[in-house]
Amino acid sequence: MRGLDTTDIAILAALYTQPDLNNKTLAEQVGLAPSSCHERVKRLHNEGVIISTQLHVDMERLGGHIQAMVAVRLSAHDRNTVAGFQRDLLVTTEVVSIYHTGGENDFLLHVSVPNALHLRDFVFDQITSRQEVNHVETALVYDVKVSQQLPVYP
Amino acid sequence: MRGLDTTDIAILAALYTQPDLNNKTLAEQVGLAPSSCHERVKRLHNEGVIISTQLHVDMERLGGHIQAMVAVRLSAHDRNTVAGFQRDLLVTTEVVSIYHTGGENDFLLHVSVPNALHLRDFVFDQITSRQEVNHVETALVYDVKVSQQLPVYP
DNA sequence: GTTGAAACAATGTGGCG
DNA sequence: CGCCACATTGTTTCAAC
Repeated sequence: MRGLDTTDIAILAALYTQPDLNNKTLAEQVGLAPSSCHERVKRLHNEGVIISTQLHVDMERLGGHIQAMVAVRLSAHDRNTVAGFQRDLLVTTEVVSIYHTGGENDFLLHVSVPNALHLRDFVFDQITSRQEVNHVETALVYDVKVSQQLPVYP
Repeated sequence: MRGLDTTDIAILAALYTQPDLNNKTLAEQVGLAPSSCHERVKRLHNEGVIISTQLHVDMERLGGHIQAMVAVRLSAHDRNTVAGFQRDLLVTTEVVSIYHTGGENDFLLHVSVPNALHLRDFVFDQITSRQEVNHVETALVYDVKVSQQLPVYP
């Protein structure tokens, strides 16, 4: 668990904005030889600073004509209940991502579904049917935008 | 705007789960020659089915010790007001992603900040100070999990 | 961290089903 | 017309410095 120097940050910032940058170009941008640069990138992966790279796809083209944010409140908040809910929902086809939150709701589920009926069935079959679920609220998602800048602090 | 065949779906599903898969291995998995496979992937990019690939980094290691979901309600909902808010907030360091939603709230902002004071200042300076903002609610985000399965429908 | 060479993968062209 | 095999180009990777 080493600290990150300015070169590491420069590499992360560049890759965050342009994840497909090849190693040679990246090395130029951060002022390193290709091999040194490559080693740093590998290290950032190994140390878990770069967790993964994710594909961003057009949900519409995959038949996901509706996206929604489903807010879920549980009635029990022990570790097993919370972890079990998260684990089970993460592997459903509909769920894109899960935010585990504090405050009024315990989870925000970003889902992609083909139509309104499917959304209703998903909420009934995968959420409200679970005994630990206390409250569910669903909001339509028009659009998701992802920042292209690394949220980094000194 | 062509339809996707089963091979396209197989490629997308494989890349969604393992985005770093090289073309040769991908071709094997979907039963195509490397060059044909490569052409398909290129086409999926060009047609906008694959929008981009994003880096997933450890916020903690970047000094983002607190993540939060900030729900924002506007007082005006004309296109310019909504687009302006989204555009301005997307380029702040703190914001990781923005969900434009229907229902009670207009936006959900996923933010990463170094500490609670910074979060408070961000909300004051970038959000409540804007005249079109009507209501703000902030919830702590403990954890974000992203699905490794493509949300695809026939 | 750098350099340079070997191994490898990505891309373009031409031929086959 | 889409798929495959080969050749070219370029990138990754590993040695020695």
